[in-house]
Amino acid sequence: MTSTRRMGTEHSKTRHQLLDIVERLMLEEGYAAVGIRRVAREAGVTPPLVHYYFQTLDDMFIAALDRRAEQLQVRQAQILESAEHPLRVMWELANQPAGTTLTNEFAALAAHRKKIRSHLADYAQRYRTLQLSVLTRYLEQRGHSMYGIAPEAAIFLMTAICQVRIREESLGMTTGHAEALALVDQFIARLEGDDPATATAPAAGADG
Amino acid sequence: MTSTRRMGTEHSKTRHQLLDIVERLMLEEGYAAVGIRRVAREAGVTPPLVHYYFQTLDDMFIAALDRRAEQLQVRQAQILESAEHPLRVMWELANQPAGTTLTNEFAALAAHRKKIRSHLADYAQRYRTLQLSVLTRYLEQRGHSMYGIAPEAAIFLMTAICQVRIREESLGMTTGHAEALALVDQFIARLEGDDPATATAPAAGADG
DNA sequence: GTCTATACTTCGATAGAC
DNA sequence: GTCTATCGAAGTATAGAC
Repeated sequence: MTSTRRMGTEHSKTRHQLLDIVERLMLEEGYAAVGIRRVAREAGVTPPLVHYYFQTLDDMFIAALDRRAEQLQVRQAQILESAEHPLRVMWELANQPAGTTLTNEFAALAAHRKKIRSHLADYAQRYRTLQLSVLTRYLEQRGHSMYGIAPEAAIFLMTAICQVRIREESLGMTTGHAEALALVDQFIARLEGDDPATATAPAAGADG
Repeated sequence: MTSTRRMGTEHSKTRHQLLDIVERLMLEEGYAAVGIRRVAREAGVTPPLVHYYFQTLDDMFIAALDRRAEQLQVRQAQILESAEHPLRVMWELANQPAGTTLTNEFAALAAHRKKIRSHLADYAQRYRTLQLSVLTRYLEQRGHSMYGIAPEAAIFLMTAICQVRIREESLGMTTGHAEALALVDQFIARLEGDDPATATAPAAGADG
């Protein structure tokens, strides 16, 4: 089944433009609105040209996911590994609506496409492992524990709270949000010090 | 714009069968796999018959959401209002994979369709309000507080934890799950007593 | 790197007969 | 309550010329 079909390079400007459109459509109209023809139309090119870069529709989704994951990975690793207050920084990285919404859309897509699922799971797991190692090292260095809360649990909780909060907000629901966020804020302050500002990460649109 | 078009009754057997198929397809293949023609094929009827029950595709989704929400509402209200240990019962109701996955699929759909969004938000808000009133009354009766955690926060946290846990599990991720679940279990036990079994709700496939 | 042309499939929706 | 027939549009994907 070795196809002789040609394919565009990873660094093509057109390719990046197409992937930008994929991201935009996913955010604005959901993954179901993304198609070869639709992306071609938005880019002002013909459908076969899109196929020149991505053999199938799923390949296009995977390319979009991979590009995004690589961007985030570099940024997040830099930020986390140099952070003075890692818990605070993780919390701020997770609290970014735009990125979380896109991740959420990829998750909805991944739920029903095996290949996309394994890519997404891979990236998510890698990020969580990074978080865990940064936090564990931090705790060991300070001789801190987290009042009986395992580092794994803390990381999962922060992630879960942010994701659901952002999703509910887009539905117009806010009951319990302020109280839950305050709870986490207090916990972090108690552990890492009072001043959120000192730990603030550069406002890069990053999250897991 | 008054259409003279006829429409099937709410109690039709065929109608229910069609909605069952909608739910099944959403679970197995995602909302994008649901269509008039696809549902008709699976039911062994013709597309126009589906239109006889649901004028548009969105109407079909809304009908599926409404039917489900009404079923759950009755069940959940009964269970919660008669619960001896409401926190434990809410936790168990939220921890049901099948229902949560379907809810998640509706949420993904709702994110991009205004009318569906408002229906979903309505039901979710109503359930959260019910939870809050049950929990508040319980705490007042016992003169309990929750160690500085607001009832709103507790309810939101339980919901968020379950939803993300179930979603991540379907991706094959489990880091931090056991630790976070244990944390909640311990908290509930400390507040309501040690024995999960006594508060167990009937195993009805229910959740928010 | 980009295009024309084309083959094929699936879709939502309607009018109107039985 | 269910069907046939049909319109019009969108989708994925390929071969091959420029």
